[in-house]
Formats: sequence, C-alpha cells, structure tokens
Amino acid sequence: MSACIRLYADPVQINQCKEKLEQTQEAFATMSGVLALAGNEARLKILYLLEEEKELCPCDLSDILGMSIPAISQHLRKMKDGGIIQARKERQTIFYSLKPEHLKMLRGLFKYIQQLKQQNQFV
Amino acid sequence: MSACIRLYADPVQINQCKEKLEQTQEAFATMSGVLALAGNEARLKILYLLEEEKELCPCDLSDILGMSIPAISQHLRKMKDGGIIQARKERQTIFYSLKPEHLKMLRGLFKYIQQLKQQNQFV
DNA sequence: TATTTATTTAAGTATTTGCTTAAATAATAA
DNA sequence: TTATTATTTAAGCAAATACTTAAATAAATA
Repeated sequence: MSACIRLYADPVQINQCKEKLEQTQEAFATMSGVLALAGNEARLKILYLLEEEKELCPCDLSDILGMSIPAISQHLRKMKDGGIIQARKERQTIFYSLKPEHLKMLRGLFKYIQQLKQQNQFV
Repeated sequence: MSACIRLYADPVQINQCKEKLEQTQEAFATMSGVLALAGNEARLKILYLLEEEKELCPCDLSDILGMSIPAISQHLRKMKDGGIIQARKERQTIFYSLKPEHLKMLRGLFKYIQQLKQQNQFV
C-alpha cells in the first residue's frame, strides 16, 4: 500500500503497532461508534441534558434545543440504535434517558465540557 | 417549533435547560468538533498510536493501518486543522504528534478503550 | 366514534465524508 | 541537473449525514 521506501523505518515498531491494534480492534470499533454519536453538537447536548435532567421527552428536547420534533426524534433513534440511550413510555409520552452501558465514559466527556466552560469564562 | 401542547411540560425546567446550554454553548461546539474527529475509526487509531509512540510519519501510519498514503494524509490534515495534532519536519519526513491542548480528554478515551479491551477478553 | 396529541417514519435533498487516482511540492541523492 | 523519495493537494465519486415536509402510528380525550 505504502509508496515510501524508508531507510529508517523501524519494522519492529511497525509490527508492534499492528499487533496492538489487532488485539484492540473491537474496542476501537465500539468506541469510534459511540464517539461519532457524541461528535454531533445536537446529540452531545441531548446526552448532556439527559445526564442533568435524568430523562426528557422528544418534545421537551425540541423546545430546549430549538429544533424540529422529527430532527430530534431521528437523533434519538440513532443513539438508541447505538445503545447509549433507552426509552420509557408513559401514556403518550416517551421519556429518554442515558443507558448505564457507556455512562462512565460519557460522564468523563461532560466533566471536560465543564472544564472548557470554566476556561472560557476567564478568556 | 414544537408541535406538542403539553399539559405537564415544566416551563421552569425547560428554561433552566436553555440557560445551561447558552452558558456552555462554546464548549459544546469545541467538544463536539473534537469528538467528531475522534469518532472515526481510522482517526481514533491514529490518535491512539500517536499517544503510544509519541510521534509517527504518514508513511508509518499507512503501513500500520493498511490505508493509502493520501487517505492517511487527509485524516492528518483534518486533525491538524482541528488543533489536536501537530507536525514536525525532519529532512523529508514529517512527524505528527498529539498537541497538549486536548490531550487530557483524549487520554480519558484511551483509558476507556483499554477497559473495553479487558472486557472483551472475558466475553 | 371522531379528534387531538406525542411521536415516529418516509421521502426528498443539500451538504459532508472518506476514499480513489493523478498531479504537484519539496527535500535528498545520484 | 535529473531522479528519487515523502508528502500534500486536487478532482471525482459513492455513501453517509442531517435536515425538511408530509404521512403514518398510537394513545388519550371529547
């Protein structure tokens, strides 16, 4: 694949890297999937709000984020399919909340958002 | 925007949520940008490898990941533009490394990848 | 029963993404 | 100088994204 014919390439290093990735292959697929979900501003805000408020319905989220109901609904479906949120039905209303699955990781991200916020206040 | 006319919507809660988001607006934009970069399997692996190996050139990355040089180069440019990696030139070779900027957050992600790996080993 | 309400789904579309191949740069070596 | 090497850039393209509007579900109410 590579077009480079390096004198100083370290074949041992290259192979060690390949092995490391192979052993961790599944984790990278899972992780990049979750990060891709969180890597959209609307979805990141939804996740943050679900952590703060415990649960919210599509209608509330639409109000809060100023986005259409179908747009919200489609983001929610994506995250539900991705296994990071869950739904609970109460009469006509569907309440979404964070799934425990990747909660620890998401909380790490929220903590970092708070740090960024603090930094911005002093700039 | 919303089509729902809820009897039980809590306008105080809705407004508190809106305010929280407004105060944190910039942080969400920054954060989702970084997560979008990490939310691609190839790029996540590149970031991980740069953490492990300190620095690597496009050619090494091409070998390790089994991807074409231009594909790697374009991912690197995207992450450089996004401010999460930096370049150093030595003769003909360009060495890329993680920028200190969001390193703390990225390390949190790498730690979580290791945890996922451990879990997979016992499934 | 018919209507209203909350939500989802479907279809359409403009934009973005992530690769490909080919060409352009820039530094080194012959 | 010319050729080689490492990398970037450009152009093209198929697929994925993220919205839109309109229609379909499903539960509650009149």
